[in-house]
Amino acid sequence: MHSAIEAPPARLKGTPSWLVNQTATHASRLVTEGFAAVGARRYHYSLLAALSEFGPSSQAALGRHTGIDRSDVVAMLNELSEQQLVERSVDPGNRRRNIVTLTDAGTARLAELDHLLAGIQDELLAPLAPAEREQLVTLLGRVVEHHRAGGLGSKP
Amino acid sequence: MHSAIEAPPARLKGTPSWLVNQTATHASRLVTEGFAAVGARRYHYSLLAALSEFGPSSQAALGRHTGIDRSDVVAMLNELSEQQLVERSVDPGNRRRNIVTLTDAGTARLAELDHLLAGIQDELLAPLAPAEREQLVTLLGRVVEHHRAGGLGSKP
DNA sequence: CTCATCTCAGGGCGACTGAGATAT
DNA sequence: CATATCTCAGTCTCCCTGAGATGA
Repeated sequence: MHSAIEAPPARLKGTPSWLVNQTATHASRLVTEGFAAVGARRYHYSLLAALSEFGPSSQAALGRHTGIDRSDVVAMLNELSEQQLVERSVDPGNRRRNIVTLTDAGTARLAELDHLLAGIQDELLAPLAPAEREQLVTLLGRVVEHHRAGGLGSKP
Repeated sequence: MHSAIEAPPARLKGTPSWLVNQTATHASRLVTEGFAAVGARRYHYSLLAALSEFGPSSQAALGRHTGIDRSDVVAMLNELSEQQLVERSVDPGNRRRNIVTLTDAGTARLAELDHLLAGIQDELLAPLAPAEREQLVTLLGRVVEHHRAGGLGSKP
């Protein structure tokens, strides 16, 4: 077991980067453990979600949509296709590419993980009222969006 | 360079644990890079802050206050004492313990890192107004506090 | 003997880099 | 030629476990 923090210094408690890091560490633990209990990983959900929303995609596109590194996309798709949740096939129109497709089992798995994940968010945000949860999502969403847009490739 | 995310799936954009994770990843990158530029690490700041606020402490106490693992505390204090920022001495009243003390150079270093870190928070929270930043800190603080208090050792 | 503390060795995972193979 | 994609090998940091040594 991991022992809880005891009275963190005020400097840390007031520092956004520290707070967000602590929260993310805790959230990761909850998600990782919850997913591990059904044989899944955090990345699996991201990839299944992207495939569900954008349809069959190349691996590079999946990486861009989810923020998962090209290298890790390969490894995660290996796992997902072993579990028959996705299928890889060469793009006939561009033979460099693999077209990754969600199987029916993959769609079912995504629904299962959606449900599991909802419960985990509830546990994570237990101390916050519904309106506060929305506020938090909105604020974080704006921060993420800001850095996403700012870091996007502008030609010189 | 690390490529930015392109149009994340709606499922992820609405999931608190994903948002908080993305934000933390970005924050960590900013802090790690900013600190590396002056030869420091994230953990260094946490330890210096704890020493400044609680005074000379044992290594175990430092671990409890900062949430840093005992193993990593050892390694980080090795680095800090090499840089003369802290001093280790055996507690004469309890010779299992090392008493770790902040040096004058350590205090100066902490002030330097405080200043550096303030600029980084500003960059991280750039899209948020001052009142919104406070809101975010408050909400995250409550989440962190909730899980900290809940995970605290209760005797069976 | 039990418990706390310090230390070292190392595992696991997430984030990332470099390089090669292949195709456009 | 340059560029894009897929893959493998490997690095680094953080988080954590196990075990040994010392001492209360």
